[in-house]
Amino acid sequence: MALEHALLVALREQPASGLELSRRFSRSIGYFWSATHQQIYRVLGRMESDGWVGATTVEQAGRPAKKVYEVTPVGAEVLASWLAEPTGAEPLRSELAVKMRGASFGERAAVLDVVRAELVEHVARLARYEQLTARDYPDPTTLTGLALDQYLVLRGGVLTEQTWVTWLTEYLEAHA
Amino acid sequence: MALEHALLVALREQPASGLELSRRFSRSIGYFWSATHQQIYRVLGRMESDGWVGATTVEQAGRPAKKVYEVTPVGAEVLASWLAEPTGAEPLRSELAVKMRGASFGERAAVLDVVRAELVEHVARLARYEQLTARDYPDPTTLTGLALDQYLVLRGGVLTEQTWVTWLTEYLEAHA
DNA sequence: CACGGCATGTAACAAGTTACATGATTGG
DNA sequence: CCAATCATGTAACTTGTTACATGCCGTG
Repeated sequence: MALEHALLVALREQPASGLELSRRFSRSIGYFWSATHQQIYRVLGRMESDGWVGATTVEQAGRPAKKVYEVTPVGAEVLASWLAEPTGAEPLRSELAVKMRGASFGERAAVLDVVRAELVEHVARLARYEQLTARDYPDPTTLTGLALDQYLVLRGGVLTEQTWVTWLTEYLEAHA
Repeated sequence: MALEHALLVALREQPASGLELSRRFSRSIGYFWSATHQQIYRVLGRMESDGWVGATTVEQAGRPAKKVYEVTPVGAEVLASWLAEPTGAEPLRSELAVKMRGASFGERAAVLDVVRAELVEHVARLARYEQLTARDYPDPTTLTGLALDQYLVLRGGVLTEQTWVTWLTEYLEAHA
């Protein structure tokens, strides 16, 4: 389980309300960890009762009040010790790969369509990530600390999407 | 949900018992879908009661009998129609990326060790996949049908592991 | 007859998904 | 006052993980 820890990282970068977190999880954090708002609220609640985060209600002009969470010293320690734990092997899990491998047992043309559709999505994501890189990190060699880490994780997103594009393109060409 | 479908693909390739399936899931099928034997048994049970697979008890010389499952016509239809369904976006999910991004909030040296350890694992996996490729698919251009699909999915495993190695190496170099 | 490998499972728990519920506030 | 957006949540369900339980069989 690691949504807790992803939330701790996000909140250490910048305290936020549940909705703000869920927006960040569909943007920058989303390219390496996904979560819906329901899950975020539930886990935030648990983290609050465990004393990992504290909440402050913040009034807003012309909008409902929000509960802004920030990491407590206890939460900071939990995060630091989790960061030092060895991470397991990260097994793969690709539904598309199952379909690719099973194509002989259905209509191959339909599977090729599914692959083509997913290729389009990955091309779009790659373009977005490359654009973000150009906009936010024009000169990566000068970065340090948090900014460097953020860049390097985005870099992983770019590499991952490039791999998808390469792979699916090869698959389609081999079946052309 | 797709373990059902991964099992259908595996059983269409070759009928098998629960334990045999779980061995295949830690080998060839494991490079794109993972599952433990407990989960496999549970899902097989449900698939049997839904009529997607049928079981035959097979006696073995010098070993306990095993229950060999094979896909029924109903199961084959379920699989074929699932294969034609569009697959969703496949969100990323990498615990290591969370640690990489959060390194500023703990001991950076510890995170670098975690990354190094995982790099070693990915290097080993890559070597294994490349060896499998050389052994089983010495001449990929001649393949067709199921063998071609199996090759192409293994190819995805190779590309993925190469990406991991590239990424983690870049990360370590940037923090050297 | 103890041990290790084969073979199948149960139970309890943790995590993630889907669908729905509630209420505040602004703009048209 | 109605629709859209902001904001926070509940409930029910599905999936996946971890730890344990049971029994067969051959080898030493």
